[in-house]
Amino acid sequence: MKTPSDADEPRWLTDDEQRSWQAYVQASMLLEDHLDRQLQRDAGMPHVYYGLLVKLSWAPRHRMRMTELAEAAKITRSRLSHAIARMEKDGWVRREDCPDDKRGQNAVLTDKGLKVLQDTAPGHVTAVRTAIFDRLTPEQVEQFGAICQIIADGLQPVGADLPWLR
Amino acid sequence: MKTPSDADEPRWLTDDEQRSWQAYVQASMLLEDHLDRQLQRDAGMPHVYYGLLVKLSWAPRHRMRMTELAEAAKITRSRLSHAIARMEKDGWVRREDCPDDKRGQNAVLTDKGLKVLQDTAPGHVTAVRTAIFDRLTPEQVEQFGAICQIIADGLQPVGADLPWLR
DNA sequence: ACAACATGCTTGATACTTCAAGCATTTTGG
DNA sequence: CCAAAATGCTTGAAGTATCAAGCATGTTGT
Repeated sequence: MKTPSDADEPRWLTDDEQRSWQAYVQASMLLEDHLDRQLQRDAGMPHVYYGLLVKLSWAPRHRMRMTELAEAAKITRSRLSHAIARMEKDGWVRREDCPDDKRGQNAVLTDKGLKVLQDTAPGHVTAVRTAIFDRLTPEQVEQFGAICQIIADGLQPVGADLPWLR
Repeated sequence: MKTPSDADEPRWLTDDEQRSWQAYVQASMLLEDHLDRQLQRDAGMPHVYYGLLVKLSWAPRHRMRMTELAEAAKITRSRLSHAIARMEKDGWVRREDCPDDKRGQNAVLTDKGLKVLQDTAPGHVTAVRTAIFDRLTPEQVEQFGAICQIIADGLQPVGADLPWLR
């Protein structure tokens, strides 16, 4: 028992913490909803899928190992499999056997996928900017990034690399 | 045209903004996943459902109009309908006709629902605290709340009250 | 070499969300 | 008073997420 009465009563949130937490929950709820709706309307895909295409477009030959991509996007392998399957149907992405590891698969961004991304990016950036960055001071942008980084770091896998998420 | 080339090229994110945005996306992804998993394991419900029970427990007679509740939780009425239907099966919540408006329904927190909430709250608070507030300075908690509030406010319905979300 | 375990990814069932209707009841405006 | 529009909530279908299993290939240790 590290501190007295640790298992019995938790340390509840202070009023400040409670307010911040509620504000966060509301903001993240509204934001995801907003972006999902915008992207669904303009690109026919949810926000997470858009993020996957972005990661692929950043990768060396527009391709990434499935696990790598899942890790980068902070989603489970299973979720990624389904997502890629869906986008493969649309022709935005293609699977490719990995040369060095017969178990491995690469997700490859197709020309069509790249085009969709290019056509969609402006609207998406504008949505993000309008919802967030046009409303914050440069200091707040900085603070926001630092805080989110701390939270993200705290939730990353503790050990060296995988098991990772599950 | 308020600024030159406004419709053609959007103002892309600066490097700072890009970093903050990526950090946010990762943090919110990991956080939702973390809390959903914790609550699903310990309480058999996703985070959003937990939030609904909390709102109900805060309400005057442990009851709220459906639309009110949806608005408070920042979800659509449709989503709420399904959620309440699910929790009604579990006996955590009960529907009740609204006396003054025959179209209206009240969602009412049952004793069983309250108990589930009480049993689950400590673990949830601990998870939130561990993931966020134990890692931030008081100043950062303050900043975090202010920033999230700004974002949330910017995404609220513009007009007086509803149409709200759709 | 081989058994045991680890890794990489997928699958199918179930749960949840979204979207577009839809029904019933107010409210509005002539 | 009535028709038209608005409000309150629900429904079913389709899309996406989660979970537990599963198959195939790689790696480890003896």
